[in-house]
Amino acid sequence: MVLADPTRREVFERLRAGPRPVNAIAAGLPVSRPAVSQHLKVLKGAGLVDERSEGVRRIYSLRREGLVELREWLDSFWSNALDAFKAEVEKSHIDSKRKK
Amino acid sequence: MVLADPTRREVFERLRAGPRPVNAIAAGLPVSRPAVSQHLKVLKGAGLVDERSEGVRRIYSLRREGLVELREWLDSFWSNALDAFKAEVEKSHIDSKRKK
DNA sequence: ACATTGCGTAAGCTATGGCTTACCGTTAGT
DNA sequence: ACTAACGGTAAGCCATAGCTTACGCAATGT
Repeated sequence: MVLADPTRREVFERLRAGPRPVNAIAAGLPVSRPAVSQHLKVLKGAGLVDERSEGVRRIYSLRREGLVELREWLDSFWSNALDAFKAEVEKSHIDSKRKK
Repeated sequence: MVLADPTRREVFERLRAGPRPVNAIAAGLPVSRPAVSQHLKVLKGAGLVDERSEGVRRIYSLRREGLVELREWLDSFWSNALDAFKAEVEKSHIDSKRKK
């Protein structure tokens, strides 16, 4: 999972405030600037982030399709889990009725 | 993140089909039975799973509150990300208007 | 009593992931 | 041209995560 690492999540979330150059993203983080670059590379590889050049800086921003895919993944994952649990609940409900 | 590891997710998802002893969960998985025990321990530590004894076997099942918490975490995480992106879209929308 | 089945746990291996430092190319300012 | 800012990438370090094997203990069957 791309968003498993807390630092990477933080990087990701910092982009929510809008497109930003690497410097700005790294500012205040407890890790070095290269570390941030590496996280950005991973995020980009996962399609969650876009990158464009603006003079000497690279501006990173959230990527719409990436978010959509992530959303779908989360949704399907969750609805699966939920369905199963509902079925589970109903079953134990029936069981408890049966016991009476 | 507890659900970062694929094997652990698989273990978790196998419980969607209902409560199961460790043996049944581990059956067919590409890892050893102790490995599964270890994953279950983590899941239990995260409150996602319950465990009860039934004779010599330990029956694991999904834990309602754990699922709720997970759901809330996912929701807040996502709505944050989404809000930010919406703001982003509106902003660039305004920008594009301005350019005309 | 004894063997067997189910499972948790300890110990140890290994791969990997995230970090740092060091370096390089590129853009921009003077 | 010189220098400085920005940031990507390589190399190497280290902690951790996940795995396996080995073992032990409780419950069950014979």
